[in-house]
Amino acid sequence: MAALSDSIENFIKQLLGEDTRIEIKRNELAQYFGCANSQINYVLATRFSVDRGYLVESRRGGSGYVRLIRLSTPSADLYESLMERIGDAVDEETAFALISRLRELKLVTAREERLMRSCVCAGAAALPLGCKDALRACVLKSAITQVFKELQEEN
Amino acid sequence: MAALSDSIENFIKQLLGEDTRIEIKRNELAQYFGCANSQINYVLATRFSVDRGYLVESRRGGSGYVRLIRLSTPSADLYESLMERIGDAVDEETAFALISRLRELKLVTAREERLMRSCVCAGAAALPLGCKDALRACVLKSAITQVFKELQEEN
DNA sequence: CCTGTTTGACTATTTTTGACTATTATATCA
DNA sequence: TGATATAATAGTCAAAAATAGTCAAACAGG
Repeated sequence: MAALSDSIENFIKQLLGEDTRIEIKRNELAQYFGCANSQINYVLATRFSVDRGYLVESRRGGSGYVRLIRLSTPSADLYESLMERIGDAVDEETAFALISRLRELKLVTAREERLMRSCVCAGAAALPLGCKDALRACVLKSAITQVFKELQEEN
Repeated sequence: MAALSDSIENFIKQLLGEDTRIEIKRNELAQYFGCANSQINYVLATRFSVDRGYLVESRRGGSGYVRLIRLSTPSADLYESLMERIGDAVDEETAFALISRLRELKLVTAREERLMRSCVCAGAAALPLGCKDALRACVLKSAITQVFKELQEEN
């Protein structure tokens, strides 16, 4: 056992501690563990995926970083269920309903709700019928993901 | 762990404060940050572009300077100019710059800014290369339109 | 022999630097 | 005074450095 991946996973969780977010340097971490850099990507992909309750952001280039955000369990569950509901395609009515739900839960302001609506239907309008729902799904998922990221930041 | 560029950007914004213009000496600033002079040009180009709502003027030679002016356009014109700038297609970098400008003008909150960003790049991600920019344009226009609608309603 | 791990070569992105160029005010000289 | 040199600025552009991502092949434990 004691797969390298497990050590790295634990190490990262140690770093996280009680915090809901941290930033790491992929290369430093790889060097620390004396492994390939891409090993870190593997760990992120397999142990810190969305369905495990984590979000990962990164930036390349000088002073680049990898940022990990842990969703608290209640949000993680809600987030999961929203993502599942949306899937690969979602019609406008459903999309709006889901957005309303976020509003009811006070996860977004009224203004943000309207902003989300306008984004979600705009993209679709531009497309041929077949893709509309797929596109809406992408935009909506992204918006919701953003909302959840914010949620963690507040604490 | 902010990149040098980020520090310089912040430093300049601090200097600006509530004012709409300041003058700096490129070389002094570079020296202050212990970096190449051209680093300053990089920051100006990437963080203080017209799309982000800034004008940069300068003069070389003895007693030369770099002058930064923060634009604060009246809303009516602004809406038009944004729509025109976006046109039928817009790349991600420009889209982000424009959104950032809305933020500078305090037309959107930081949270709304991030929400808009996420919507604008999400839709595009799903599409074949050719359409990305066109789609981004639709979503961005819609979001901006929404922001301006809100603005009107407020009065 | 599978399946999940690990590695490495290659790619992509962003920042930082440096050498060289351009412009302008001021000092100097004829 | 007018012309010219000098010093003090700023600009450009491409290379180098500093990150991170991808993907497929090799590997290892059950």
